[in-house]
Amino acid sequence: MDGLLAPAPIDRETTATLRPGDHKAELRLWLRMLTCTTLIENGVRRRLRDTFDVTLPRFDLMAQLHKTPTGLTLGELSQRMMVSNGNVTAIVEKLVSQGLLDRKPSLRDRRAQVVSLTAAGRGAFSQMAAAHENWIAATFSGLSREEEEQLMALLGKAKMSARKSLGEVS
Amino acid sequence: MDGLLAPAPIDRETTATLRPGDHKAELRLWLRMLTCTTLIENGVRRRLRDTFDVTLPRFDLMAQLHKTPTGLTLGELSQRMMVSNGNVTAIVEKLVSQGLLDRKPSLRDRRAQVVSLTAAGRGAFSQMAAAHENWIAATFSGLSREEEEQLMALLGKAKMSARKSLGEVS
DNA sequence: AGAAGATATTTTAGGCTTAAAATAATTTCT
DNA sequence: AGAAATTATTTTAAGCCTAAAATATCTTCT
Repeated sequence: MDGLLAPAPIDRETTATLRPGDHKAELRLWLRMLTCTTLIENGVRRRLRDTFDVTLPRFDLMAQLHKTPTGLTLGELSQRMMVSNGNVTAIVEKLVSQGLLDRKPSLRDRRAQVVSLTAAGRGAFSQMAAAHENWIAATFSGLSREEEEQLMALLGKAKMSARKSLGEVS
Repeated sequence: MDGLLAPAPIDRETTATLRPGDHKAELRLWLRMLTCTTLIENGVRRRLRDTFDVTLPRFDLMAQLHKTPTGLTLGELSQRMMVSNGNVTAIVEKLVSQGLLDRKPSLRDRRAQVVSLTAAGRGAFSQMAAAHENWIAATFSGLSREEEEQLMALLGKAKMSARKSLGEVS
């Protein structure tokens, strides 16, 4: 009886998109997430530099190749690293010149190049990855296993929510 | 009786720092946090550019000044933005030349300069901040109020943990 | 086959970022 | 006061990053 006359239910998404207003809580959440990430990222960056004289982007790129030993094209790399194509070109160039990466034309597509770690690259990455893993473990040592799992799940939700919200725009 | 002979209890922190080993869970957590942040950050960057033709660093700097209307020195700005001093110099330079910022020597310290928003800067920032707040609200619309609070709390813990872990090194 | 559209990469111009060195002013110590 | 150490900022060199345009190749459609 009152179901017919009541205003349509408004979910959080509709509220957020259509009702500009007070969203300070979300703003604070975003700023905290950004601060937290930047803090950790700057720490990793500094330690990679001090310990291995390598930059974070180069380490990240090598990590992607380590996850896929059969190699990746530049386009796949730029997608997985969430950076532009031209950016990847330059970083690969640098790592190839250092003998850490192997770059060869794709067999199936003459436009594409496949990049993979050289033996030297695998060796260097192994060292860095082990140290990196321990730094990260120390970074999160203030959280219990259960809290880590909760954080993981909530970030997963946030990621999906953000993807949905962005997809509707781009 | 067995308290005396049992090995000393080892907490998570000690484990992480002293017992290099398997910390894949923490690594996955960090990668997810980084992905999530980068995803949102790239979205904000693109929309600031498309809608207001402004970069994220400039928006961030103006946001800091908006929070402190009495003005900030370049050093305070660099600390709050977690970027280097030289970086702030260049961004301030740009915003001053656009008439959005006012820069004047500090009265108490002739080495320092105090920066604040001009009337034009305040006007421009208000517009951007309102849109930004709504984008962020939409970004997190997939989370309930309770989930947002949990995420906020867990990120707070992670931040403290990371700060502690980093402080011990630097 | 040939044209039109899509895709992979590179190039270019501009901006952000850092670390380290240099400069100028302040504070501290004697 | 004067020297030494510290602090605020700028400069410099190198690297990361993007968007947009250019090039080369592939795919699709007729």
